[in-house]
Amino acid sequence: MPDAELLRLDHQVCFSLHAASRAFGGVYRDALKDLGLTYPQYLVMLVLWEHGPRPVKAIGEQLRLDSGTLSPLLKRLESAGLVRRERSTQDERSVTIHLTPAGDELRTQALPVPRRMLAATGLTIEELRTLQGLLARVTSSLDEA
Amino acid sequence: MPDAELLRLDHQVCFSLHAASRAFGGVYRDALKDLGLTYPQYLVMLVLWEHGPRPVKAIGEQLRLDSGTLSPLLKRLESAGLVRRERSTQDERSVTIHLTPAGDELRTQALPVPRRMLAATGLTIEELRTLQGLLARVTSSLDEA
DNA sequence: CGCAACTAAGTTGCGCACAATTAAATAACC
DNA sequence: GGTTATTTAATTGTGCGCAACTTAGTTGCG
Repeated sequence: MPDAELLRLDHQVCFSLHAASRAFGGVYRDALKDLGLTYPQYLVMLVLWEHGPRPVKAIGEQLRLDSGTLSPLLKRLESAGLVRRERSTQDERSVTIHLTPAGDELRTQALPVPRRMLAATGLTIEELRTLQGLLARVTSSLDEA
Repeated sequence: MPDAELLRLDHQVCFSLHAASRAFGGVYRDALKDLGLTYPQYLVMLVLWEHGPRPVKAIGEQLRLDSGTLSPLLKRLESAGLVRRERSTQDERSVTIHLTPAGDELRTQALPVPRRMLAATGLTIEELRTLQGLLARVTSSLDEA
């Protein structure tokens, strides 16, 4: 395939991913408005709801976010009263993030969000899983490059 | 499927898309470093290389970007000497973006980028097209919601 | 004509993503 | 034990994405 044609295809593919990511973001924005959360903040809360208290480093590894993104984000969650920072006594470099009662309680309000998102995508659960698998595969390939 | 399980799936899916989008961005960042372009700037240049001079509005519609994003981005491309703004004489509200000779010439340097990206994804061209189709379908569903 | 409604682009403000740097604590090593 | 290297967060600076608003030009309607 000639370079020029590949350039056009690249246009299509990278744009599609970009657009899909932002379209998801937009619908999440609506769905999360009532909870007072942004999409990345929701991702952090999902981690905490599922796994309980975790150091910043662990959250960062799970979400592929560095401290440059997480530090201010967590500060906002803290001032919203949803999480609490606690510096570890064993290793004082480490800061563990805990849910406050309010943060824990927000999980109840978040429960209907995924169903709403699922409906918005227009895909079945199986298709969603397929998409997820494909994306995970691409991501791991890209990480090696 | 119970809400709690859906919440976990949501975690997986929305995270996958988020992660894939950022993984793509990271590899593009490397591939475009030599061209001095960011990923969104590259998208704008792709549009101009393919279609020629276009008003800001048309670029925005094609890339789903509003003037809040495009105005400063185009200003940076202009100060990099790659594009030129020209206010329309028929409708003085409209500004048409033209490639400068330098901007046009950059296309030559950009030609090998897609092949490099394709290799980095680890997908075949057919798989890429499939992924693109799936994403486009999701995006259009999300747009209606 | 004159005025209201609309449209295109730009501006401002906030949050995220990421590179680069800094500060403090811990680990490793001679 | 003391020096060096590594690790964990935080900070700074740049750019994107988007909502809300502003400015200037155009259109439509009485």
